[in-house]
Amino acid sequence: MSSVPLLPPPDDDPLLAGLNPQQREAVLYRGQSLLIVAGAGSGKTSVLTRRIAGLLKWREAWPSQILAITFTNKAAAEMRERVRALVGDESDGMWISTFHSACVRILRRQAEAMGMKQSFTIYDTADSRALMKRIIKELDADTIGFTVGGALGRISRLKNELTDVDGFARNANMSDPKEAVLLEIFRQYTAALRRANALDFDDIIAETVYLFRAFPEVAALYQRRFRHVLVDEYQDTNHAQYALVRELTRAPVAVPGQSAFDGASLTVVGDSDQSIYAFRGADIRNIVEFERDFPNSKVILLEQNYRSTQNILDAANSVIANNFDRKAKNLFTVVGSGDKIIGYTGYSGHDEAQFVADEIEKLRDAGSSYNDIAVFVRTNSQTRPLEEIFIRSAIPYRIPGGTKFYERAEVKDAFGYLIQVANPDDDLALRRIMNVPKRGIGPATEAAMQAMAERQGVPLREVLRDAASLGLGPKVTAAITDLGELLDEVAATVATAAPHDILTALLTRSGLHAALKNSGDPQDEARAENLEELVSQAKEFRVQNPEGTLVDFLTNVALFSAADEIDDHDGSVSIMTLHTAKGLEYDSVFLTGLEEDLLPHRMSVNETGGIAEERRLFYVGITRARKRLFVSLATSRASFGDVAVSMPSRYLAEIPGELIEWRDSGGSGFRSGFRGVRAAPMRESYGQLPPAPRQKTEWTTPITAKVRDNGDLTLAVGDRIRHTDFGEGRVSAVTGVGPKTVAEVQFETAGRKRLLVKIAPIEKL
DNA sequence: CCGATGCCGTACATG
DNA sequence: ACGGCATCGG
Repeated sequence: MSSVPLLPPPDDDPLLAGLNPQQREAVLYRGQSLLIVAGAGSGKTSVLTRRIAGLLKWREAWPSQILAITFTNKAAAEMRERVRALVGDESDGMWISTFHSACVRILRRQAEAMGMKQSFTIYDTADSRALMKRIIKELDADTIGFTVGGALGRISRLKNELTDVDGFARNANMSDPKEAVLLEIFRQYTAALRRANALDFDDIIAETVYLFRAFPEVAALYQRRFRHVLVDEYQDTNHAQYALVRELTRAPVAVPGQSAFDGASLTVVGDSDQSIYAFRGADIRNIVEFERDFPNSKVILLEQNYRSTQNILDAANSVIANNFDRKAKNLFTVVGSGDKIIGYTGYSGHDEAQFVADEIEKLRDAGSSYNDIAVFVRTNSQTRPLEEIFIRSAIPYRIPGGTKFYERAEVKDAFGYLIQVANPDDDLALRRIMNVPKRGIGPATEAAMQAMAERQGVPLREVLRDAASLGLGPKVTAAITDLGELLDEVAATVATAAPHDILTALLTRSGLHAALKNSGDPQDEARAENLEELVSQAKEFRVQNPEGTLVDFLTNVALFSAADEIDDHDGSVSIMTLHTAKGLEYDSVFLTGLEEDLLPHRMSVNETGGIAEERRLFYVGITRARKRLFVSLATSRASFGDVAVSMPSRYLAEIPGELIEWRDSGGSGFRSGFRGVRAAPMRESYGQLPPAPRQKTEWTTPITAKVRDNGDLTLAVGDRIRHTDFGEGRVSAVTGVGPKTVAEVQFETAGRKRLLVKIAPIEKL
């Protein structure tokens, strides 16, 4: 493939329409390696899609020669659609996916070469933890200070650095007993995964690199195939991902009699100011040293911002300027200064949440859609007060990544069955379901089975087929045999049956669904519904992927991420962590919990580079906003059951004061510190003080934790009510039906509020 | 083997 | 505050 376009695109080619000179160059540049430094909101997705579309449209590449790596599955799907919109069916056959999805695809194809079966299981964090727990217990490693999380963290870092067990054995300091034990833990963990025909998340990348290095002819298949490799969010790649990119873009080994291939062209897009994944091994040097790593590379800087107002950009610029070891970059826009940033200091997380809810309602009244509003938090625990207030205020919301649907016990149980059908070597999955639903196989029985499996060197599943040899009672023997038969019979259908049919068969025949359905416990009823929901999801998967096998379904679920859950059109406000927010944008953004110990997080302040990394997180949050930015904090916050005083985040003081309009005490957020608790006047709309004077403790958590139920309370326009926080008011409108009935109430002191009648802490007067 | 009780760690971010 | 899980009694 020539490095010059075969047919130079005409200047008026619609693919180039509306691009600024730098963007245009980023679309058209042809060479071995290109770094696009894309500031926040600089139109990089547009550039990336047009670059790919150009390669196709101008006949420089076939779709199958393109590999584009995005940060999320959702971003991949969107990029695919956008390229398709530009060039149509010509785009079929491209690989656009995340690192993990691309690697799993390669590994399943090449499973034999790497000594695994095609049906390998992908362990999620909980699976890895369960396995590690057994190993640490077995080795008594907890007595010398090993924890499950600690050991997994060490191993994860080793894998991200492409250090395998042998490599670690060579380099570890064996005179240190802890290192020696860690080696043994690493060895056993690796062996257990192998035996189970399973990989953890880190293995997915590392094993692909090992595969390519061990089998140059396998690597060459992909090196010849992919002529253009593009990587988005390059600042958040770790060493293993970097090595993978190097392998993919290396010139393939020459094959006698065949023409030689150059290495593929590489385009990376990123912004070191948005690097926020150091904790999982992301190495900012990958992007900072790109020019050194890839000689003769071209660097194009995109600084014009098409997303935010100048006020928002000014705030972002002045915050990030405090990170000293960065290349100067200044975002600018031509849209004008826009609204000021709104600041609010609340008394508690609930007070802060009430501010957010009230502002959201104002935005809504002014014509905003809930979809265009997002609330960002640093930690997942911050979502709780927001949820409580949103429910009470009848604000529809979603928490991408917060549902944890796939982490529910009953859902994991269902997956235990599915995995055992797909991958009988996976002992962990079998142990999970051995006695679920209860079938009389207790720990003692399980230990006997485990011992037999180990004696014979077979997977636990084999023992199910020969239960009689265990010499146990007739009842338990029959239970074991039945389970084995169930799994074997369903497994026999796996080649032809759709995932949802396999799932239904397992749920029905195991009695798992019926056990929950018939238990009489309302919580079990909800669990049964979750299983039904899972069946629906499996059906939906089959609709989206008519050829999708059970293994495909399991892969899909394993690699499903928080950001993939975001639905831009479902009419709800999104509450998410700052990490999940990366790459997204909203008209209105609420940055909450801007407090010391939260942002920067207390765990980060002692880490090298921690303060700078947290500042980037703040920067990412600010730059998500298009038109309106709200920053808020609370002077006290509940954690672990009690309440702690909190101080404003140091980063707030890095925003020029004139850009922020504080809605509370009138001072800056920085000065309003915890002195402000007493100094601030109790504003009618946000202060939680009800009409009568109250004790100090009562303004911290005015919300009843348990959900109220007003039953069939009905309200009509004109009714007078009393609310525990807002006082007395008059109903001005009623909308919605049944449990979703919403009353709009004009309170005497607290202003107008929308309340979900069923659960609001109100009484009719 | 199963359910009840009480204690302990949890919660920094994620594929 | 809450759930997971270890320990105990039935």
